[in-house]
Amino acid sequence: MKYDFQQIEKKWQTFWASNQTFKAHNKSEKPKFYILDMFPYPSGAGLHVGHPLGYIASDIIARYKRHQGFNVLHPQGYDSFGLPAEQYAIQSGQHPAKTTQANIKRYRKQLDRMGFSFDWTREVQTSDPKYYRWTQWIFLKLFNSYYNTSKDKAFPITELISDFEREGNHKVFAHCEKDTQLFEANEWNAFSEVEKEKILLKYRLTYLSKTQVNWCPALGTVLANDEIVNGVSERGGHPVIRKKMTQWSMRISAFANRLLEGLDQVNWPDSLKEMQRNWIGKSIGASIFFQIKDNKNKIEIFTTRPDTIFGVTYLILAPEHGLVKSITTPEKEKEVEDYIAKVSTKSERERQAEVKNISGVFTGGYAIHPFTKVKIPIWIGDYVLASYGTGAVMAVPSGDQRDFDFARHFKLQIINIFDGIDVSKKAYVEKGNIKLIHSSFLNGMNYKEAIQKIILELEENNYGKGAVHFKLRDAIFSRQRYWGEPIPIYFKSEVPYPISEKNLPLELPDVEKYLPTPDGKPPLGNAKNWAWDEVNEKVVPNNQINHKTIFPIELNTMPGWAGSSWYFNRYMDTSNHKQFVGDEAINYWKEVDFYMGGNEHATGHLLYSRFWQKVLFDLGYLKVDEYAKKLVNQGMILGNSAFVYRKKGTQKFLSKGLIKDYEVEPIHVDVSLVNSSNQLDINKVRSWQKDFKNAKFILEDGKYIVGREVEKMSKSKHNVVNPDEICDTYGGDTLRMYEMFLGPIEQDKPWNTAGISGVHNFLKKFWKLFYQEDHFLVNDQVASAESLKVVHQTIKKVTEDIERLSFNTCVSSFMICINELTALKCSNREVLEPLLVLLSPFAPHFAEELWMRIGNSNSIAFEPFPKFDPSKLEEKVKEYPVSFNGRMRFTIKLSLELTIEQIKEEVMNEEKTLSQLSGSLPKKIIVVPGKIINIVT
RNA sequence: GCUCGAGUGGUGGAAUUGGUAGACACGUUGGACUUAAAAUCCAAUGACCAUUGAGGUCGUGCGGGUUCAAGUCCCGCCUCGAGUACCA
Repeated sequence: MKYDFQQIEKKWQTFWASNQTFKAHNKSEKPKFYILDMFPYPSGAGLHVGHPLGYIASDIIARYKRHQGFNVLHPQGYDSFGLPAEQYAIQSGQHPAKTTQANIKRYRKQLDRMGFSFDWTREVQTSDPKYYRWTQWIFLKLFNSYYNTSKDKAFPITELISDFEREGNHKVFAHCEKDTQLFEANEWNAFSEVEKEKILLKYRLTYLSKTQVNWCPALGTVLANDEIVNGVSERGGHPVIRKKMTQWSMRISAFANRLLEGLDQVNWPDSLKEMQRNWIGKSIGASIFFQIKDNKNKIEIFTTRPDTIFGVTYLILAPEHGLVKSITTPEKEKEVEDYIAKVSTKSERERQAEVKNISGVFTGGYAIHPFTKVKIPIWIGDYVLASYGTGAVMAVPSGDQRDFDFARHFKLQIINIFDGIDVSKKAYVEKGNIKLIHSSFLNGMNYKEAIQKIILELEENNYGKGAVHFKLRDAIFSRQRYWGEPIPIYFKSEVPYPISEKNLPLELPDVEKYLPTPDGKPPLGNAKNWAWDEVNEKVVPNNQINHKTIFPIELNTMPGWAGSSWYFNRYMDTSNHKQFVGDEAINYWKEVDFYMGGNEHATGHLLYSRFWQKVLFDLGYLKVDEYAKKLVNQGMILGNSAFVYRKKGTQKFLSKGLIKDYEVEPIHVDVSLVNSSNQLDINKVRSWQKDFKNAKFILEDGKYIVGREVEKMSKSKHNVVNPDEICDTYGGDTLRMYEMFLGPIEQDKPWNTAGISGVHNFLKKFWKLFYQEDHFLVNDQVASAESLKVVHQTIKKVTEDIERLSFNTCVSSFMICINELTALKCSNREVLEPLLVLLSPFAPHFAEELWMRIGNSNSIAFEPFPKFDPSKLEEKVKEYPVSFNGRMRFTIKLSLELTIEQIKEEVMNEEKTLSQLSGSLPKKIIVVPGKIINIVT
């Protein structure tokens, strides 16, 4: 009987599917365990071996927890809205829904081959109207909420409206835009509906506003900050420019502090928490008001170093600052306008490239220093960002390097305020224990003392106050794309109104063209049926739009992160058509116990989803405000790219050893054309791509050796390895175990098939304990103490290692175990049965098959996990190494049952030997029970 | 620049709380079986010195330190990776 993995794996995959073995129930006597993977985006390229890494690890945990008696929820689905499907639609005209379904089908087929224990009855697809109905519903909840800053909680906007009606907005504690006007209750009540709605938009948690956005002309859409890397778009690497546009945003900034503090409650990797902390970017300092000379306005600045206020020699505003116009003197007007025009056309990338170029312009205006009353010039400079703090800075050239450089460049005054520090060459930016000088009442104080004192003085004199600022900015929520969730909003008098909950989902309309319209409207501008009939509450053709009852619907769609910001809650109750998640389900499952996924989502999905969770928690729909108790980042599996080297300007390709004397360009070749010793199969290359058909290959030692480089796995780099190939040759169980064996789960590692035979051999060896040829070996005889020891050692090690997520050492332990049992020729049921259960999370098909063959009729999946029995393990006598004077070593045999005193005595009995070895007697003996004994003379 | 990681044989990696560094696997070499190959099994495999039998020295990026004992802890560097960047 051979180990026929093909037949075995197919058989059990069918069995699990038809029996719904892994269906999770929302009611159970067992304790619950919710283990979640980050669901994939179903791309046209299919899965590569990197995708399943995290899924395998989480599946091992899921299966392990089932063995331990937990009611396990382990769902899977698809994040199926997104740009590639839309771009494919633009090229081919095929509806994205169609290509997406084809991709999903393929993904499912690939996933099934690896024996995952997903509960597929709970599958979600974010592009399914049954799902995005609730994404839209959550959007409306955000639209209809505001952030109450005194209670630090989101509330329905109706409460804010009643506050306004009662007392205006003077006393209201609500997170809103900076330049919101003040009004009394009677004024509010007198406002028109349009005026009211415009004011409310400044408070809603999702709002429409005209803001500076990151516009990517190549993609034809705006992007959020986390979608831009090094000034270019994350997808495609296209340039991004700043542009003022009317856009939907999410008021995540209101939650900055809670998002920061929540990190202390969750068991997430420190590096990931640190990334989120940096992204949120809390700074503690003060805001200070500077009176403008000959102007009734004040400039508010934010600084983390209010202690340096006596070093201020000028103020500097962002070019976009609201007061620029009123400060600029007539003589300077032209210069300032030119400067602003120049700055605003720069792309993000150009701006970054010009960091070292100091630029700015004097407005001609002055401000008054609050303490010295000296007049200080007001400048404009693009090193001040409008989007951070107040968009205005007090410049302290002696204490800040950028201010110093700027002052030097424009020959502005520099006041040294640090005792004994030379600031003629560079600013003093450290926060050392240096005393302040030229600083009036702060003279003689150090940094800490001065900050306390100055904030007191600022508040006492009403010049300013202690303040906290965050880097985290509101997230742009609209995208000018087709393949996303429609935003359930229509426009009446240019004011947005929600389409009520009961009319959801607002289904994505069909369009003929997926590109933006010629007049620059998003693709939904091509839809013919995209108007809202307010009376009949339904979508009607655009040509019926009138000014009374039928209005245009929002043309933008939601960004990719909308659907993924709450899917973990939907899995709890996918069949619920009345709520996004039912009370019973949420009370039972509450939160994710274990979340496995890549850390590339640190400042995107993992931040947005925490934000939505907090909103829905505040509004009373959820039980916890952090949805993932524990999170683990699996590392990325990288590709091992192969290169051939073309001699410049020729069709000659040089083997790697020959390239150093020539000018060559490396060209990717497919990794499947290369063997394990980096030798290229030249015949295959010739038929692989026509560029190589007539190429000349210059060999070394009769071979063509390729160059190798580790890179991200991608189709364009020809370094993708398809898991199907591995499943064909070795089987899904081998793939699972090999991916775990590659190294620590959290580490990045290049894919290398070289070691896979070791793992496959392990399964074959294991099989041989059951079958020798066709002879069934398993017997009911009593197992030897030795073999029981091996088993219990393995049980102990594997259990501990699963708990600490060290799956690679689990696989090693299995290998040691089977090697030893093979040597012992042990085929006792007593030994093999617990081992199968132990192995079942790792190689589930294999374990199920042999479980059945030794006479069990039930699935192994719910068998209790074997318990470690220490009595099977203990040896009576163990050898201990003894080091002597830190140099010589010998071993002594000691019984484990001895006390420390008895061990010491035993060692002293060795005195004779010791003195023979060293010529002196030991003075001190260090004994660590169960470990090592050390003697010092 | 700032923040966070990581550096161990030819390779991937073990060493969980400071306690015999290199488990396990790949690769390599030799052997058994075979007409041969594959498959399978056995043995050797950190470096250097020595070898009849042993044995010895060095060794976890570099330089110091703490300790009877350091891959592990402390101080100072070097290199690589990730994130972030006019954030006031």
